[in-house]
Amino acid sequence: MIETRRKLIDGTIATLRDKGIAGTSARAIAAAAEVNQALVFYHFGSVDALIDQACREGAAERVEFYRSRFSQVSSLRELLALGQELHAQEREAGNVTVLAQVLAGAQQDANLADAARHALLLWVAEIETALARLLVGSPIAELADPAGLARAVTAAFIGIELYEGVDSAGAQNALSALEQLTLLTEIVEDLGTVGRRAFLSRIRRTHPALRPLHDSGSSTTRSEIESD
Amino acid sequence: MIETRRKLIDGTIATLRDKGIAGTSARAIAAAAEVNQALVFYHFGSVDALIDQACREGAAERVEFYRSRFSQVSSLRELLALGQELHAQEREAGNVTVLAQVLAGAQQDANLADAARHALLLWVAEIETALARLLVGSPIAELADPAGLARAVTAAFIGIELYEGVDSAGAQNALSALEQLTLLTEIVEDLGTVGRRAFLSRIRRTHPALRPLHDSGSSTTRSEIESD
DNA sequence: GTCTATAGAGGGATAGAC
DNA sequence: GTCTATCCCTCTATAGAC
Repeated sequence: MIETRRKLIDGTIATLRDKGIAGTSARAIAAAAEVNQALVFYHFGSVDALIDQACREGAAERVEFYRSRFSQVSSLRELLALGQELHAQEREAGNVTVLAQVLAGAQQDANLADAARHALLLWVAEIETALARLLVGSPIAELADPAGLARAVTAAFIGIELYEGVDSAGAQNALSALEQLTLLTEIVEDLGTVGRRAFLSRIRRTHPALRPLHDSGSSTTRSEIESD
Repeated sequence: MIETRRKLIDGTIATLRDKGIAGTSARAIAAAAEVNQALVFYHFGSVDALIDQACREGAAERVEFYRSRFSQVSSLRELLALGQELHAQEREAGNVTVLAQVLAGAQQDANLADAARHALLLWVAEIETALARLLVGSPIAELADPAGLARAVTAAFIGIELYEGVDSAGAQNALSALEQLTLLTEIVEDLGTVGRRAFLSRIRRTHPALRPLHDSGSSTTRSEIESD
């Protein structure tokens, strides 16, 4: 029954959130899902395969949920605000925590690593698309690589999520600092014609190796993600 | 014997690195340390207590090792370069991975959370001290809070470390992006008198709420760390 | 301090009844 | 598809010999 499958996926997410990767056993999942423990193996074959699937489906669902929000963002500040809202909401639901736990388990498990990379790429692709759009025409575009920036932002959010679990005040400080960095980029963008020209010439003079970055080939395409 | 204690701490770090938090059992640790499994409980009482101790001592040792390097850094670019070197070296030794694994386990365990927070604060304090020194006199000091920035950087490094385990090329992109952000701050610092004045007035005009931040009380003191 | 042996709980996975 | 029962393994922790 498709209903049982759904319960097991949801139960896995709840278990990863509440007990961590080390406490996510077939018995614990079955208890959270309120189904028989043997059904884990009937439907998914193994606990690892279930965790893998829960990670993928959980991320896909949440990214889908936020997709239109990402597409409506019209400034870096708004993007950060969306990130903070997402951080707060998903923390309660536990979806980012789940990703962090799977990522921790994935360091020693090639199958989980596939799932974690795939789930992360879903988030990266949204952020990268938004960044690429927002940076068009900005002097920062001379310097910033949307692909790398999107990955750094995603990794930083995972790190802050983990940090929040042990020091929530410190994590708030970290988020404020990211906000300040966003202000820095806004100020650069608002420099006006004279300042902007000085900024650009400064880049060219001090960092001649930097060229417009649209040829790196590292941008994240949809086909790259949908390979399962 | 003090030698056995040492072996167990080292064995715990090696096990966390190679098998993750989910695979770090008394038996696995004892095998890595090449001592009898019962000695885990004789010397530390429980597996959790040993992980706790290994996390604290491992971080303290590595921070101590890098302390003079941090104190010699004289620019944000050098600080980032030190961070990249540290990332590469500690990845092999596994000390950052260990921190990430303990952090994952700490989400559901208050004792481990204490240890993880303590270990993270050791790194945060070094980075914060360096940042506070480097930002003196910089126009960025009007905007940047060294305490929050140090926490963001530390969390980002943990996140990138986990990301590297599932997508090393992507993690390199993320590190490059951080490098680009550093260049952005350098350029702002190099704006010259006219540009700098424009920058400062821009901050005051667009963000009047921002005052010099040295009164926030959130800076990390040594006494705050040495409370065990 | 270190060892062996073991108790007792919980884990993954399967067989077979329904 | 779902359930019970079970096998066999690994786990934490301790008792007791040395």
